[in-house]
Amino acid sequence: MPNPTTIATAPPAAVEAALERLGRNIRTARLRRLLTQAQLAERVGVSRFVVAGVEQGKPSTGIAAYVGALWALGLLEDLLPVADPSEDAQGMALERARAPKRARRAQTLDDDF
Amino acid sequence: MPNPTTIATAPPAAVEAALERLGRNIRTARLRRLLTQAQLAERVGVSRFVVAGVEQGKPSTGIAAYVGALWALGLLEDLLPVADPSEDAQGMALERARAPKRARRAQTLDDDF
DNA sequence: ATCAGATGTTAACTTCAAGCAACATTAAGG
DNA sequence: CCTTAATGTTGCTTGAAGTTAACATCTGAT
Repeated sequence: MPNPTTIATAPPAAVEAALERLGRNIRTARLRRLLTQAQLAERVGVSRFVVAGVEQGKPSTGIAAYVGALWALGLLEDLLPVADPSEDAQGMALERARAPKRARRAQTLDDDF
Repeated sequence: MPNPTTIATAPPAAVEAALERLGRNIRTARLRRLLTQAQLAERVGVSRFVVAGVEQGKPSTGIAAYVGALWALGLLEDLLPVADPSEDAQGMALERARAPKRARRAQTLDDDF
């Protein structure tokens, strides 16, 4: 991240908190499964330092490491409801209360319910 | 990522699919809110290319960009249940059926329910 | 059909993340 | 205790992520 003015260096408090929580959750799940950081790292395909970073909620770590960890722990399905369009009450409300406006509705029509 | 043997370059199919889905969901949420990639990028504090990457589910993009996007869209709470220890049935079962073994139970006892 | 704006694409450049290795620290078990 | 293993820490190196900019393409509206 070239420009030091980035979200990864100083995220909003809410984002930071969410990442820390996610990291702790992943750590707990790993410990329950009696895996070491190194073992989990091997399954994920990264070094143990990356797993350590994930468990600390390091913001600049690639999302693949996080999702990979969830996958290796059998928790990938937890990701499905995240930002799920059919659960986005706020977004659906906006959509209803509007005549089709701008912003390229587009190409891959991806309202997959 | 120095060593080209990484999860970010060629993730397992399941991981890749999960990321693509997450990206599409974020895109849908953005469009419903009538935001352009550039506008969302500004809120998140990254360039529009990073947002584009997020919407494509690019594995190597930092997790902060993903979580930052969720935050900017008011969808951060969707992240709370992910890997939540109190929902990890598999992990809890393992925990129950075991005498305390190895793997450093540890320091910050983080069974926060 | 035309126009303006949004998004995709490419390229060059800069900076940091991830790999690796060695050592320190902590904790679990006997 | 004392040993062994897991995790934290540090420094170095290198490759990739992110930035900017210019251009191409597609979209929606007039």
